[in-house]
Amino acid sequence: MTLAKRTLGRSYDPEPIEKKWYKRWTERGLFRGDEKSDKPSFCIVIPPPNVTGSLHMGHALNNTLQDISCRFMRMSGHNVLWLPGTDHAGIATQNVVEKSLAAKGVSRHDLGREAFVEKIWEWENEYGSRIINQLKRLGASCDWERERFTMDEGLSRAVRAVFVRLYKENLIYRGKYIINWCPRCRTALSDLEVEHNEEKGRIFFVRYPFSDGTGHIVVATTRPETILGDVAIAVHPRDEKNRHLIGREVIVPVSGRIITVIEDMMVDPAFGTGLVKITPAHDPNDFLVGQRHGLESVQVIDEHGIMNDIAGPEFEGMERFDAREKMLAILREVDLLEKIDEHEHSIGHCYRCDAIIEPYLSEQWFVKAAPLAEPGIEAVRDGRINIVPVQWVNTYNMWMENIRDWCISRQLWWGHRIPAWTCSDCGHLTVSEEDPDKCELCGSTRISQDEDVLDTWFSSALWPFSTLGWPDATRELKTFYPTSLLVTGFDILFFWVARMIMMGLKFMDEEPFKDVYIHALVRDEHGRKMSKSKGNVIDPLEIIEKSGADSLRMTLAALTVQGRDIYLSPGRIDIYRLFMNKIWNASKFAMANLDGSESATINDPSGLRMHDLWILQRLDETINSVTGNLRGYFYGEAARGLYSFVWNEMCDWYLEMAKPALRGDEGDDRRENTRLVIRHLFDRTLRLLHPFIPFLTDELWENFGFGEGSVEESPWPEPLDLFIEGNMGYMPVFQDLVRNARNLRAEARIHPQRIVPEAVVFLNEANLGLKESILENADLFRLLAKVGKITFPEPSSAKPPKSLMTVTNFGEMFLVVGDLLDVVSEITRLAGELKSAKADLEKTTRKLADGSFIARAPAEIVEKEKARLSQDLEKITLIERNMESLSRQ
RNA sequence: GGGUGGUUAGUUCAGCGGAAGAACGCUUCCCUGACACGGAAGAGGUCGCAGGUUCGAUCCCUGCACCACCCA
Repeated sequence: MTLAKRTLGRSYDPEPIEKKWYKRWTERGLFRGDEKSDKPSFCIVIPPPNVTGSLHMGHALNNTLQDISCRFMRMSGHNVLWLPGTDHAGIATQNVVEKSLAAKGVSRHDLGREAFVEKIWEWENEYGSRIINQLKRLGASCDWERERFTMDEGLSRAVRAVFVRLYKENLIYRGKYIINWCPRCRTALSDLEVEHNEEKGRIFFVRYPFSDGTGHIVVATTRPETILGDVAIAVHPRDEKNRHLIGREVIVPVSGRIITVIEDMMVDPAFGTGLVKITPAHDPNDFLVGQRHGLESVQVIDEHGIMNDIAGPEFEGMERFDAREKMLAILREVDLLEKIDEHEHSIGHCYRCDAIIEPYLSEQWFVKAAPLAEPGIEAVRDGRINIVPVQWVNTYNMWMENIRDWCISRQLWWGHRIPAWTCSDCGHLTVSEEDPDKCELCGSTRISQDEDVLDTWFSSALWPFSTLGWPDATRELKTFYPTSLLVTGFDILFFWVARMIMMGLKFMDEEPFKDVYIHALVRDEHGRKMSKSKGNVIDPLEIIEKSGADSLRMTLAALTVQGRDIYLSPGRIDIYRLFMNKIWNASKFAMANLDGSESATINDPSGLRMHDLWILQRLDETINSVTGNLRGYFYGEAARGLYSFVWNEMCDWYLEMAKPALRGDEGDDRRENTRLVIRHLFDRTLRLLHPFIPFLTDELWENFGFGEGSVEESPWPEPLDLFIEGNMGYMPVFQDLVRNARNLRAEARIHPQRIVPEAVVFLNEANLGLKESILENADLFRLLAKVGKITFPEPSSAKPPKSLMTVTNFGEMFLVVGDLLDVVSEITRLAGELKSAKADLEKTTRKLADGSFIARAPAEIVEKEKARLSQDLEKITLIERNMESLSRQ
């Protein structure tokens, strides 16, 4: 093997490296899922981003975690398929294209349906790949050859097959119901697509005169414009105050309609006056009341949110909120407005355009959800589907158990058109996978297809199997379904996850995925949702430009804690950018000291010193913990563990201690052995880091000459396990001694370069056995503590004069500093130590004086306290003795 | 109204039945031949409030307050 020494730049520069490696990965076909492989398969389907979208922090987190799992599983010997794609985002995409047309003064109606859909496809072809390219920038290891789009021919076929079967099984039905209507998007929405905000508003108390002229009742409403559609007044049957009104007739203000007071359990007697106006066409609760009582639905607001002719000539053509003011003005005029109160209530908004939702009575298609939900609840209950973290199970169950029918029709042009044809002769509805040319009942050719399209989520719900080729029985389905893992944010637990579970169980008879990992939302540093309007968005692409994709990935992984949101700020990303630089420089150092001939394994530990054994053991432990954490989806723990291992152990201690050997100070043998350890250490560490920071690790891997191609093609590391228990106890002692020596130096303001002539250590009784080991490593102690020599006099020997002194856990340490000693400040410092030692002693004494503590605490704890007591006492004695001798100097 | 999560160092967060941890920021010193995007040392916390369980609570239980989100 040739010398792998290449010149690495002074600091890590991500950009060229990332470009180079992504290209290489795809050229080598590393991301290809093999449907014919006999390795165990591991499959993730990506949560398909909207084609209109661009990469935001939520995507960055979501895909970083998926990528970590995929790369980890590849290295662990799995046949991995990470299946990417996008969804067609009906409303959003249609809105975007309509907007660009509007800029040219063209509406979709000018173009007509066919031409408009054609325009969207053009748009999609041009911009639809944007987010896909952004995912590549992040390093996502998706199998791009299998990229899917919900509007693909195959997926569209799946949609039709599902629709038709659900219809035939009466799990899809059509009917006239009140639904959530967005007057701006002019389409129905499902319950989930409405966002409720608490808003300050007004509540109006309106007088409804009795028809017999004997007075009036007062009804509270937040929507006076709907008075025009009132068909009844309701009271609670047990409302003592108002029940006597049941059966009486009142006159609806302005409209003059005469309506009856009815009783209904829905009414909250404590709200308003306990009297509720019933407007079945414009309120979902009222709609139910109307159904129960067989009331007429009087619709006064149209699909644009404009008052219609039934509202009367004074209102017709008026926008709904203008109509409200007009209504108030009239009520005042005729003295029927009793009062106006401030009122906080929740208002539904369209999740796409934020317009205020109008409950709207119209004919729509629905999925009967309860029968589908039942098996979904079961699958999670019996563990076929495992939701992580488990606390989300509650939320999932709550929603599934109270699930309501799903309105799936959308009054859009972009999407899967509902495969239902109405016969204009016999009125029969033909629902069919293939476009029919005649009515299946009467054979008439005068049939027309339903104008509506399906909710985008309807096609997303099929994603885990439609993308693998369903309804065909493909090799891919056989190999990869059920998929292994789904990674997503909790914000689409209902929208998507629950529905995939329902559809997967229904159509595949098997759960769509085994594990669901629900990750956090990425918020800004103050915990607010990132949004353009707040101006607190951190753009992942800008971060990638500035700090590199690896830095971003490492940050997101390290900040991930199960069940808690991520608060992100640019400063936090810097931490991990610096970490990349640290790895870069440590590797540069290692490379300069390897000659490329080192074998990749360590078989014989006999030439290793204690720090070699220590770091190898710590590496083993890190391998075990990272592996365990990744298996359990503890991404944050895994990332943070690697961070501290690399920085605080490998770099801060091990590399420093390896320097003399690498320089040749310890002889050729030691140089070779140390190179072996370094080789092993970097080899394994780069593998462990690879899933988190694939670009940097591959660049370094190549420069080290560790292997051809990518780290990803090498196996996931296994612990060496060649060390004996007991080896490791020594290193913490060594570190403690070094830290104590450094602390003494710093406190006494001794220049870091200055060598202190001698360190004198009196080990305490319990630790006398350490003497030999410390002496064996005296060279390293001298190097790190910057002392000339270290000695261990007999316990009875005199304490060295002109010394700084401290008491460690292992004994008494003196640094002989000679004339540098400032007696006064040393005494002051010792007095401080003494004070805190005495405080400790008091605490321990008090504890041991407590009879119930002795009696009830476990013996080992009591023993620990006793040991602490004697240590405290010894420390105090030693410090006092030293202070006394100092004062005599 | 129901539910979930949170409240720990100046900040952002880990942790957790036996004397509080990290990073950033701060203070002091050091450009030592991988890295000043660095190294060494240090200051800084009655672990939201009030009860309870326990020999012992930041950790478990109850209540409260505040913040965030979800569902009505």
